[in-house]
Amino acid sequence: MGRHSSCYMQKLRKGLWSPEEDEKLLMHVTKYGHGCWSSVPKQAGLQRCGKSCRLRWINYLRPDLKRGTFSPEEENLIIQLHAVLGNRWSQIAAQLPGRTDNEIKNLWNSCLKKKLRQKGIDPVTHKKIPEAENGGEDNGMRKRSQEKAAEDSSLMMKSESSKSDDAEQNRTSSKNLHQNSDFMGGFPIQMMMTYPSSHSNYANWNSQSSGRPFHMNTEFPFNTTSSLLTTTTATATTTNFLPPTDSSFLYKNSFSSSDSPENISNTTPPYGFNSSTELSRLSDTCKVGEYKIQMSTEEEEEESSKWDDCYHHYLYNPISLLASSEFFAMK
DNA sequence: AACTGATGCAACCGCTTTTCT
DNA sequence: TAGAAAAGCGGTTGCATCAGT
Repeated sequence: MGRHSSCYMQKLRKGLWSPEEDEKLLMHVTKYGHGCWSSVPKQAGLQRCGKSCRLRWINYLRPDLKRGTFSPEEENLIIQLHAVLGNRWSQIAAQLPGRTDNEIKNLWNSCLKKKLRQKGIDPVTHKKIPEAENGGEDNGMRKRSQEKAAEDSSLMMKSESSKSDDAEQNRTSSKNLHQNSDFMGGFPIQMMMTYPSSHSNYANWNSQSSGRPFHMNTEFPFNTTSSLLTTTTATATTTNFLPPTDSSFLYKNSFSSSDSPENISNTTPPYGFNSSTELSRLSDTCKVGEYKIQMSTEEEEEESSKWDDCYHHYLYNPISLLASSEFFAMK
């Protein structure tokens, strides 16, 4: 740690980039590629650290950047993705070609959070805020400080309660998840909340992301959730609810009919999967998807009611989902 | 016109993860 | 396999600009 304090150790420039610096970096990277970032500033004749150059390239100079304001479709997509992925900005950005994680993060913090609150939706949990807490319409700027205070206090309350109940969990999970208060946002159940009973919305959402479509199940980082499993056993003992005997409820509505296992397995490995373990999980997921598709109408109905129970249960107890025996069996 | 607070964006910081030797 | 270096990530900060008083 503390290894990259090169900027001030070497009296390197900080702060805003000048057009000259931009030009130097742009010329160098387009001509030679970036290679090892730490050597770029020297080769390009810049008084910056490699990290700063990398950031400047990624966030500003890259030729494939879109720039300009976000379209309503993009904003919607970000909201949907945030409900699933939480504050994993880089993963969200991967679904929006030409947009950077920094840009999306800024948009979220400055604009989308506010919009959601105005609609009575908690930007952290993506659940409806009860009227009493919501306080109706946003009355303008003066309300902002009150909102902020409320947000801060709710975060404080959250952290207070988690201190006692989840201290051990947090020690492990926050480390693995790279997450803080948005921890809940990382569960697939969030996606189910958004589209509890319809394929069509998911399909729309899917098609909105120009380029590569996002597959909820195949791209959800199971390694992340699995890392939690060892810490959730205690929570599991507090519930006597068990999910259906198959694990299909985990995947309901997550595959369109065209997402046959063949289709998926023949495509390029999705982003976020960089190991054979993850890919084998992907193929497991495909099998479950296949099972769902092949069910008869009666079976579907029965399954659907079972699933509804699960849905409501796990909606409010996502931790117990992870701790369920079926979830373990699936791994 | 001057002041003040809000806003948006770019960049930095500290940390984790991945890659290399 | 361990340690170092590089890359990547998310939270935070600083600052220019805007809007209201």
